[in-house]
Amino acid sequence: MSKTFYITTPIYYVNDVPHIGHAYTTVAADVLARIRRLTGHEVFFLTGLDEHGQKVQQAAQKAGIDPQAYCDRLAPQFQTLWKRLNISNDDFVRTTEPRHTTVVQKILQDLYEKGEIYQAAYTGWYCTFDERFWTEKDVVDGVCPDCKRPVEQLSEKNYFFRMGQYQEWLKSYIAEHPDFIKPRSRRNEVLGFLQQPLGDLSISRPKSRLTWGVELPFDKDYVTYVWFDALVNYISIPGYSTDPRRFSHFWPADYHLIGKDILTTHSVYWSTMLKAMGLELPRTIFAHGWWTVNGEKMSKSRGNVVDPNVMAERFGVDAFRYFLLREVPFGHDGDFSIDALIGRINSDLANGLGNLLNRTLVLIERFSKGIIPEPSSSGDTDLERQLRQLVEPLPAKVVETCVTDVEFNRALELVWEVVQAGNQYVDKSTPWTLAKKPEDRLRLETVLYHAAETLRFLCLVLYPFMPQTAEEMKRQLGLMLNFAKPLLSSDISWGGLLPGTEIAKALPLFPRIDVTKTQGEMRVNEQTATDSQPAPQSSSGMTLSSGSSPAGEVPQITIEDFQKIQLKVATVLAAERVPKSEKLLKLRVDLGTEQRQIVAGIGKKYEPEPLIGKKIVIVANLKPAKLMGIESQGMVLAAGDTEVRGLVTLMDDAEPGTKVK
RNA sequence: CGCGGGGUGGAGCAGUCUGGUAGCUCGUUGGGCUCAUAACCCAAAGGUCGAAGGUUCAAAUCCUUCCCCCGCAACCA
Repeated sequence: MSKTFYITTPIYYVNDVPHIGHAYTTVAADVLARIRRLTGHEVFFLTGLDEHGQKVQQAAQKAGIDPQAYCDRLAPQFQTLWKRLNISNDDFVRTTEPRHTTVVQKILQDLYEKGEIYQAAYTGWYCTFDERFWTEKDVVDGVCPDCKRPVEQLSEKNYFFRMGQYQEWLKSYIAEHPDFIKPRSRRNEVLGFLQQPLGDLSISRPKSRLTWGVELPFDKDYVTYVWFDALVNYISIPGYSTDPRRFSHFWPADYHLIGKDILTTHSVYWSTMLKAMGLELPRTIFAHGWWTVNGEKMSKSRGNVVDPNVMAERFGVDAFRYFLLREVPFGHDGDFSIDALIGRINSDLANGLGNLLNRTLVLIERFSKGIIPEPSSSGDTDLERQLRQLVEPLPAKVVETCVTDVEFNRALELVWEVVQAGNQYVDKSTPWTLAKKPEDRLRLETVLYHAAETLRFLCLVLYPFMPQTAEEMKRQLGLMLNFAKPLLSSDISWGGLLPGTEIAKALPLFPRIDVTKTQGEMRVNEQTATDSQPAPQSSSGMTLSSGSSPAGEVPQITIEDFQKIQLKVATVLAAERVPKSEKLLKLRVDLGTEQRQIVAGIGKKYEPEPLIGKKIVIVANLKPAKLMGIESQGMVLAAGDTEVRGLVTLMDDAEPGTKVK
C-alpha cells in the first residue's frame, strides 16, 4: 500500500577529493528524498563509493598499504562530509563490500551462461609503462601520448558484453519514454550518440594488469572492469538476487541523479545491462550541469576547487545547500562565486526570510505577550484572503515542481514569492499602528496570526532544502511539527497553527554578511580550503592521491642531475602561429652555431611578432618531438604552471649559444 | 568548417521548441514606513534581444551567412 521512492547518486570514486560537484548531486538527491518522506513515501536514498580500479591500486601501492586499508582511510572524507551537509541517505555502499561483490559475480555468471558475455581478443597499441592501451588516433609516431615511450602492438584477451545488439531496442525505448532521460537536451544527446553504431563493451581486465577488482566467476585470471562493478550498486544494495521482496519493492529506481559527464554510461551501458538481465530500467535518469568557479573551469591545477567543508563552515550548511539549488536551474551549468553566495545569503535568506521571521516574532512578543493570538473572522479583509490564496497551495506546488519537474530553483522561487508576500502583508496591515488603538485589537490579532501561520507554511516547505533552518524556525515559532511524519500529505491546511502557542525569543536566522569585511580574506581557492581544513582524513586523501603532488614534495636532485640539462641563450629569428592551434607558436631561433625550430605553447600569452629579436633561454639537448605534426627541437623556458605567465629573458646581453647554468 | 554550450537594460539570468505589447533577481534613483538583521514596502530610470540579410501582417523566437565568448578534444617538449 505504501508508495516507495528510490533515489540514487552516483557512487563517487574514493580517490577523489570531495568538491562542489559531489555535494551538488548529493544535496539535490537529499532534497527529493526529504520531500518524498514528507509526502508519506517509503524512501530509499542510496549513495556511496566506487573503490576498485587501477588508480586506487597504484596509490595504495605507493603508500605501501593494502588497497582495502587505503580505501578505509579515504572513505570517511565522504561520509563525514555527508553528515556535515545533513544528507539523509538510508544506506552507504562501498563496492568492496561482500553484499555488493557477490551480486556482481552472480550477475556476471548469469550473463555469461546466457551468452551475453563472450571472450575475444583486443588488439591495440599498448604502453607498458602506463599499462594502458591507446587508440590509433592517440598514438603519434609510435610513441605513447602520455609518457612518450614507444608503444607496441599488443593483443589481449578480454571479456565483452554484447551491448551492440540492444541498440535499436534502446533507441525506441528512449523515444517511447520521454521522461527516461532528462533534461530534454540530454535526451537528444543520447539519441544522437545512438545514431553511431554501438559496439560491444569490454568488461574485464587481466589480473596481470589490474588485481584490485571483482574477480570474474568464470575466469580467475580476470577482474571485471568498472561497468559491471560500479553501476550494479544500484540494484545490489536494494537486494537484487538476495532479497527479491525488498528488491521488487524498490526497483525500478525513481531517479538516478548524475552529472552530465556520466550520461552515456548510465543511459546506454546501464540500460543495456539491465535489459540483458531482464530488469526494468530506472524511471528517470537526470543529468545535471557542472559548476564553474568565478567563470573558470574548476580544476586542481588552477587551484580553485571549491571545498564544501569550507563553504559549510564559513557560511553555514543551509546557506550552501540553498545556494546550490537556488542559483542555477538543475540541468544547466552554473557559476559559483563567493560574491554570488553572499548575495543570496544577504538578500534572500537574511533580508527576506530571516527578516520576516524576526519582525513577526518581535511583533507578537511586543503586542501579544509572546503568545500566538486567535484570529477572528471579523478581522478578515482582502489582505488576509489574498495571503491565504497564495500560501495554501504552496506545499503542493513545491512538491510538484521538485519531484515531477526537478526544478529546484523554480520551487524556491515560488517559496520566496510567499516570503515577499509575507513582508508585503505585514507592511500593508501595519500591526504597529493597529496596536495603538484598543478598538483594532481583533484586527491586530488576526494580522499577527496570519503572519505566523505563513511562517509555519514556509518552515514546512523549506525543511527539505534547509533542515537546520526549518528546525530553528520551528523552535522560535514554538511549533509542534514533527518532520519525521508525512506532514506534506496531511497537515497542510490553513489554520493548523494553534492559538495560544508560546513563541521563543526572536534571534536572527541568518546574520547579514558584511561584504567590506570579507573582501580580500575570502577566496574560493584551494589555499583557503586547506588552511581551514579541519578534517584530517581530507589531507590524508590529498597526500595519498596518485595525482600531482602538492608543492614542497618535489624530490631534490643532485648537481649532476641538473648538469644533464643543457640550457642555452638563443635569439628569436622568426615566430609564427601554428595554424589551427590554440596556443602553439613556431619559433626559429639562433644558437650561434646552429639554428633550431622550436614549437612552444606560449601562444595564449604572446603574439608572435614582438618576440622576434628577443633573447630567450632554451633547453638545447631535449629530445625532439612533434607537436601537431611540426618538429620541435628544444624547449623555451617560461614561468607558469598550466598558464604561461612570462617568458624567461636575459637581464644583460649575451651571445646566442651562451650556456646558462 | 573537430564536438558542444552561450551572446537579452550596469551585473547575473528567464523567455527561443509551440512567432504576436521584452520578464525576473541584484544594483541605481526617488518616495513611504518604523515592527524588523541600515532590514521591509511603493515607484521610477535603464534594453538597436551579438551583426547582417531573408520568411511573415508580425521575429529575441523560424531560415541563411558572419563575428565574439566559454568548455571538451587535438597540440603546453
